[in-house]
Amino acid sequence: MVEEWLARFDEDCRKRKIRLTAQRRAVFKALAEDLGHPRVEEVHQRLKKDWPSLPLPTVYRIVEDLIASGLIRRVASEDGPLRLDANMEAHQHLVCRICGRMEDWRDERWANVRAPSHLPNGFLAEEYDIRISGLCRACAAKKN
Amino acid sequence: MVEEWLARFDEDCRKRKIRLTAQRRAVFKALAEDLGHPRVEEVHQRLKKDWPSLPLPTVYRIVEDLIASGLIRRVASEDGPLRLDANMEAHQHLVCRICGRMEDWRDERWANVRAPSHLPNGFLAEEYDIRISGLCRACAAKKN
DNA sequence: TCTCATATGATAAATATTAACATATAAGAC
DNA sequence: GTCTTATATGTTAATATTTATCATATGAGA
Repeated sequence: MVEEWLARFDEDCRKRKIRLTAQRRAVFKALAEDLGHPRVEEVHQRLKKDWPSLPLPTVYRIVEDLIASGLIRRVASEDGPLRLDANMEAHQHLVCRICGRMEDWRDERWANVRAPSHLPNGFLAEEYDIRISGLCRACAAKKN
Repeated sequence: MVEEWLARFDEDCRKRKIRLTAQRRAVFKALAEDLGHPRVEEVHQRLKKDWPSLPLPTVYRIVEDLIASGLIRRVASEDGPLRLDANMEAHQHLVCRICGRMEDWRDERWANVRAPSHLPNGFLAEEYDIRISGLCRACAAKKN
């Protein structure tokens, strides 16, 4: 699946006139391989192995570029640093309130939920981000 | 309404053996008065007026204490610094993708949405945070 | 291969958050 | 009301996160 995503990445870059550099491809690949919504720092660590010289500020800049181009996105989180997601399809998130683990989940009933057409103050709805917080199996087990 | 919330704050502090200091009360009051999900820095600015000497690190510490005690909460956001909310009742959020403005909204149909009992990997759902992103009226007007 | 607009690497700076510790204060005991 | 003590604050420094600057390097079209 990562291969497929990378192929689409290359194609999107060409189509949108985004210069396709080895660094950008590496950052995207790291995100496609880790769908656990990593922080920039974690992406940088993962890249260290194959690319020891890639500096953190460059990763930040690339991340901003890819977000601006709509190739990856930020994920809303309650704690600290920015979290990233290469999965651009509509999906929901499960967030463990103990360990912070965050996993994707897609359920058709929720994917098709839509807000009423009348929102307060003329707000125009575009996207629906549904976050279900609770306990992952591991943390629930520890608690009992 | 702020008065009512402050009264409940005092009571909660007494009940939970949380030492009721003037600083903590001031921070809570600032949050109760500004339900726009301010950042710590904004809370600090708002307090400057009545309490010019209150240092930012103290505001951070108090915020952490109140979160730990369940008297206020963090709000998930995609961008930058931590955002806070003194509204502990179930509600949804409308987030403008241009100006970042974030407002509360409560709709019974959504408030009562519940996930299916079977979530992946034995995840145990507790809370449902629904974020609707789009355009606020002002930004939608500017765009057209 | 050449050219040039744009991306990177290196460095510094700005912003956000947490830690450490001496002093001050809330809350219960007397 | 005063005393006592555990805990919170203020001060300061440190760390973590993110952004800016600018000389050099490189992708992509000519």
